[in-house]
Amino acid sequence: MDVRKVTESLLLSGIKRKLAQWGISREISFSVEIPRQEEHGDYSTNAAMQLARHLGKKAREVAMELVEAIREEDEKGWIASLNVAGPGFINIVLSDHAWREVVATVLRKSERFGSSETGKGTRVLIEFVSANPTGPLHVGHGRGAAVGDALSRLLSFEGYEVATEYYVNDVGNQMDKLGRSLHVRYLQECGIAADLPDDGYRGEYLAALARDFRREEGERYAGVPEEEALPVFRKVACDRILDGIRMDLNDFRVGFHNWFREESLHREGGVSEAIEELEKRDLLYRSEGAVFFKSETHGDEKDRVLVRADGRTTYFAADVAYHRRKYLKGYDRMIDIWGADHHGYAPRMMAAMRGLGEDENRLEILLVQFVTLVRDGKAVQMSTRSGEFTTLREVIDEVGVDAARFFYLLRSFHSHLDFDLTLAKTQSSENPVYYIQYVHARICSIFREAGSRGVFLSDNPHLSSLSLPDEVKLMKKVARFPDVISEGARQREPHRIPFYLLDLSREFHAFYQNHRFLGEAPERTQARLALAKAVKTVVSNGLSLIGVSAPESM
RNA sequence: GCCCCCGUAGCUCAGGUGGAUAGAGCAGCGGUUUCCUAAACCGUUUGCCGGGUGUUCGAGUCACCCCGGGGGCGCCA
Repeated sequence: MDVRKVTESLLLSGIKRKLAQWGISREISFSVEIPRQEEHGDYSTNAAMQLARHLGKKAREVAMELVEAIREEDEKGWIASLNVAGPGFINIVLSDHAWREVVATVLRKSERFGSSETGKGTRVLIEFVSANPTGPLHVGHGRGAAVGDALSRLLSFEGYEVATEYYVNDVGNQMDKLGRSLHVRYLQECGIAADLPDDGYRGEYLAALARDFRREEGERYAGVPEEEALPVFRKVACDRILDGIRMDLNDFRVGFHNWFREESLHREGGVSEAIEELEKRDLLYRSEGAVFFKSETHGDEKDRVLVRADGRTTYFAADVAYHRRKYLKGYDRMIDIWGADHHGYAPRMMAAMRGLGEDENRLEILLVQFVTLVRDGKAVQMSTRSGEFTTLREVIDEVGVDAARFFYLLRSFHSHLDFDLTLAKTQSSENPVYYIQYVHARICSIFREAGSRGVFLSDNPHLSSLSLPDEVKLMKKVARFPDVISEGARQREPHRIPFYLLDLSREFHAFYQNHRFLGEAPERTQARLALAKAVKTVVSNGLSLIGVSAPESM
């Protein structure tokens, strides 16, 4: 039972009947929304205003007539009052028992409450993080991980068949540089003078990796010529760094169905197939020894190289092949989550997909904006030159996984994020994540206390005593959860969840302050416990969608 | 120069497919505990929604222009 849907269908059937009377066959679009002002009712529709222009009547008159028709549809007394306001809005107030049914629904659906199954039958592939295995994940990757993982959970919850994938760029220039850098570090460990190339990876993590490698393998690679040793160092560096990334993500509660290796794409001929396919469609040409893709004709600002003059393919060529493969796998939707610095890349990818004859609208590229760490009100400086970024690992160690995930999702990913380490670390109510978790812990505590008093919530509690304004307010807040979920999923905006949870938590804490759950008359106690259970369920469901734990005590 | 994101209270940010009198947290000030967890609650101050033009019954929301901040414009990834 979804309050909004029931209300909408009631309005719709009333309006349809009226339209039939007026002999209007065309569809009209109207909105049903929750007004900002409480006095404007629980829901409000602009249907009369939308209709007025077609009828040549005054909106308020149309509204009056619609109200009559809707009243006649409402046989069960779902609606408490309907009235016309302002320029022609129809304001709807639902009766209390409508809200009580929400509580009953939450108890019945439990961990499934909130899902509208809007994604049923849709297969979606979400690719995120996909950081190059040249160093540990930093705070920016953390945001992509938090957003991608939450979106995956959200879409799964909404009934989508979700697969998640991490694309590993384990081929190319940067892998050579990485191998060379590790080799130099290794030689240094062996006491042999060697200098990192100017464009080498300078991070401490590689020196540490070299130490490990020397401990395990001794100095048997010290005398091997560089070109011979390189493949070994390249592989060791890549594999170990990737293991580290996997562990970081695992500890961050982020897992992938598939780790897709770029290398496999080359090995299995995917890259040359993609190039041939474009060739067949006459979308390639040669210039100065290189092979160009005519992306400009497909909306890109200029043509792009697929094969360099020296015969090696570009990263772009592999990425085209990779995305072509996604289409071949038959996903209905493909979502890429990229850092904002890659935005210029989106048009050429779209161009390539269109060039291959695919529907580029099935590919969505979400650009996640940058993260600035803030400590004690000041930005934490990060040095690109030394290769020393603040890592995701450091952030997790400092503030914990729950706070880290929560803070990453506390902003729309379209916006730049100031990540306040000081606040995230604070173990008090000032910290929004604990504020929400405390609701869960508090309710668990109520049930523990109830149990010790021999009071238990019955399977089918009477809810009719839930009628105080504060009770109704809380029920209304609970009722919004399915809306937040379906809109969040539709718009790909997981940040709506933490915002909603904060809202619900405020409502609950205020209620807790002013009312008691235990020690009331038996029927009232049962009803209050049912309400508490409903809030607990929604908090728990919401937190699980963003990968944050719901503690039983704090 | 071109492209993407952002510009809303002192600070950090929310503001469903355009709706009626624009919100929260933090910061500031002042209160609340014989109680199911005070990791809580209540009160109080705050706005040219960057600026302009347009679209319309109605614009923080849509279109265009300008200003400001961040990012991107490689045969790097």
